[in-house]
Amino acid sequence: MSHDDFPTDNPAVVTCGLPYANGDLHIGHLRTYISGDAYARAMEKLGQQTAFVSGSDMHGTPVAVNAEKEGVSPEAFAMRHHEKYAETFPKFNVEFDNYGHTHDETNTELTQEFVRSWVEEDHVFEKEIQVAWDPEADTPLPDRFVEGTCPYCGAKARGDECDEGCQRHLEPGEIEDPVSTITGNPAEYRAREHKFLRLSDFQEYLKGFIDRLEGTSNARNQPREWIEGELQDLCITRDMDWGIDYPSESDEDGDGTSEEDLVLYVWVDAPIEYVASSKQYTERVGADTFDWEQVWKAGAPEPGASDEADNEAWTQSDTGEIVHIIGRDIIQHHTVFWPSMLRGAGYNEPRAVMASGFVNLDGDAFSTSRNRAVWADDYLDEGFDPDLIRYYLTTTGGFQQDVDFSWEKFRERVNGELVGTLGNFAYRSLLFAARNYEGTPDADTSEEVSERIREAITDFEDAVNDYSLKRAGDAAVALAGFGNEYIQRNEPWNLTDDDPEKAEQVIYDCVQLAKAVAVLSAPILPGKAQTLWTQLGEEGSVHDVPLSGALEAPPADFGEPDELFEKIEDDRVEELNEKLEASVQAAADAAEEDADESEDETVTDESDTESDIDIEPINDDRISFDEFQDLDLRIGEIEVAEPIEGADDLARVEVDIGVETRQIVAGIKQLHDLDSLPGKKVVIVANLEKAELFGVESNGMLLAAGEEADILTTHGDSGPGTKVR
RNA sequence: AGCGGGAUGGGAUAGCCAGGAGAUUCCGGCGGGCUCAUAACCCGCAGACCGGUAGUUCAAAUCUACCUCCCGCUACCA
Repeated sequence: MSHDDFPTDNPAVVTCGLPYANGDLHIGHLRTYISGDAYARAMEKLGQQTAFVSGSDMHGTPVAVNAEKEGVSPEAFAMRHHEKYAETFPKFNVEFDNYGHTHDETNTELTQEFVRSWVEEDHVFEKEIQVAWDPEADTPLPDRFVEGTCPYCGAKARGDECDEGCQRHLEPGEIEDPVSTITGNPAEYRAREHKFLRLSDFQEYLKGFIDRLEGTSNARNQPREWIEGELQDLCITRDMDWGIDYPSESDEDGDGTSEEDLVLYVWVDAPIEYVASSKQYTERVGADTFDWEQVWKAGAPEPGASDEADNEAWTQSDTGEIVHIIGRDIIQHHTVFWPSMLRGAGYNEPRAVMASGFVNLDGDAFSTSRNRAVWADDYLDEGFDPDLIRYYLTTTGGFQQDVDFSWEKFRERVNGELVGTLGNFAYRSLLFAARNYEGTPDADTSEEVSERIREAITDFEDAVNDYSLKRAGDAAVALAGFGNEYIQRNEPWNLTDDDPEKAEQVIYDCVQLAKAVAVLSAPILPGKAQTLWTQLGEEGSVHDVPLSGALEAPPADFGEPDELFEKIEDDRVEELNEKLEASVQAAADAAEEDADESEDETVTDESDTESDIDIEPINDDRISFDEFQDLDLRIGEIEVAEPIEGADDLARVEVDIGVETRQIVAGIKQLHDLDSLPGKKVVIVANLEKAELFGVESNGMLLAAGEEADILTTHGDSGPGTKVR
């Protein structure tokens, strides 16, 4: 890659985060795809050779789980969603140069090549970990095949993620009280050999990488804490059938068991689809047109090369420009895991990561479970043009900011900017020109207008180089705004009789401006820009025209145009809001029924388990009396107990232990009424090494039992400081 | 608690990195003009002491320090 302004002489790849083949798309999802498409088109407008690629993410446990629920094969399940996505994107004018999926041959081969490279370079090691297992079905339970209690916040959680509680990513083996989602039975843990990618090998490299990275500031800053701290190694295999097989090494290590049964973790093969999809594009159009290897491989340091953080080597290589466009929920995957994966296999590194904010609905987060969402299909069914939502999502606020969507705001933007400013200017100009001159009058562009168009072009180029789609879109609309002002100021309708030459001049300028608006708005409004282009009597596609086309003479002949955009009426908004409310209500009613049912289930569950509560087996390893003596247990009295802000469970307590008052951090915040604790006697481990949790020093441990953190106390009159033995 | 991002007229936004006249743009409010155009467009007015306090400077929304409040992200059962 280079760090020169776009366009560079290198080919570029723009990618979108892979949609997961497991559900429908709503307009929140669409934000990154629309932005990716608009950005790729904008790069091409600058003259940058660009391939825009992505693909569906087919693997992983959610697909396997949901396929099983439906009684279909994971492949059929994922493929159905893949086809739906591939069909939906073009309806929003999102046109990938290649849209593949992770289960195809190209990605499978490439992924296994990556893994072999890591193994060759000794970045992979084996470790035995505890894996949840369904004893009845005799099958391992990776990720979402198991549900249980989050070890961090105590909420109900899935095996790979605490989805309802603290949102934390869970590594295999971490979840507590695991239950199989297949049979509903309690799961047990079994020891299994798994493969890990040693991320710590790339720590120094990543420090250099993150400083070179362009794009949005959140993508650069958020992973700093990981990269500059201690990197945990990434478990790259799972016990399941659905996925890409871990490449067998002809079983040299002779343990015979594991590798055959292991597939790669979905986050291994998913980003590699970026490469695979680029490769498929090359295979289709030929390396002369687009060379995926030049983008992804050429010029990158060899794997194992020692120039870890050598900026020179990276920034001066003439390879390709890789730009990833993602949601901000997967920043770490693209700024920690992914560059490590690339580096480990000797590939080029991304030049930029653009991490978008989320889309909210009337101020609150989208909720698919509550059906509080505007679905892609709903939007289309309402008959709205895709360019409207493209405009809204790309030009409302900065890319990394969250965007709030409401039908009311949507109406305001569409009516004010697209209908009032852009559409109206184009329409009035072309209509006037067609009626009076049957096209473009005989004149030349005035210096004022061509200067203004050049300014818009510069704004557009700067915007692309600053990774700002909003400013790129604004450049086009602002130019139309100028056009409105220009035509109003010159009043050509008053000139046709008195000063026909001047009138021709003004209208020529307006047609030129309309043409420039078509060129500049094409990335954001691909369909409407093309319509305008055709209205201008232009041949071919506006998307093949470079920015300089904005200054070229418009065709001499064209007829009366149609209106580009339609106003959205107030009562339409009311109607849409009512529909949205109704669907939320319907989902809420359905959920209530579900909740009633599941409540019943919960009750029976509890009565079932009451008799045989899960009790951890007694540890067989006996310790000596001396070892026990090492523990300094004391009675203490709680003086202060207050929550630690930002922590779900932690509380800061001060405990009087006779000789002194200790500050201890304890995970009891949600389980106790903290106000009632002062005065209570407790048992603490007084000689535990100090630790810092959430920045608060913890000097000892407060003993408590079980999930409910039942605090140990005394029943006699032993005072603070009394030793427990 | 740490780290990151914010706090700018009624609402929403830009400017801040590379300090410079009475601070941008859009929506909304008020008034006017015009009529080629989708009753739209154009012009004008009102409205912000640029979160607070101190400092650097001839000059600060912009730099520095401290503080307040919001949002996000973290090695959360010691």
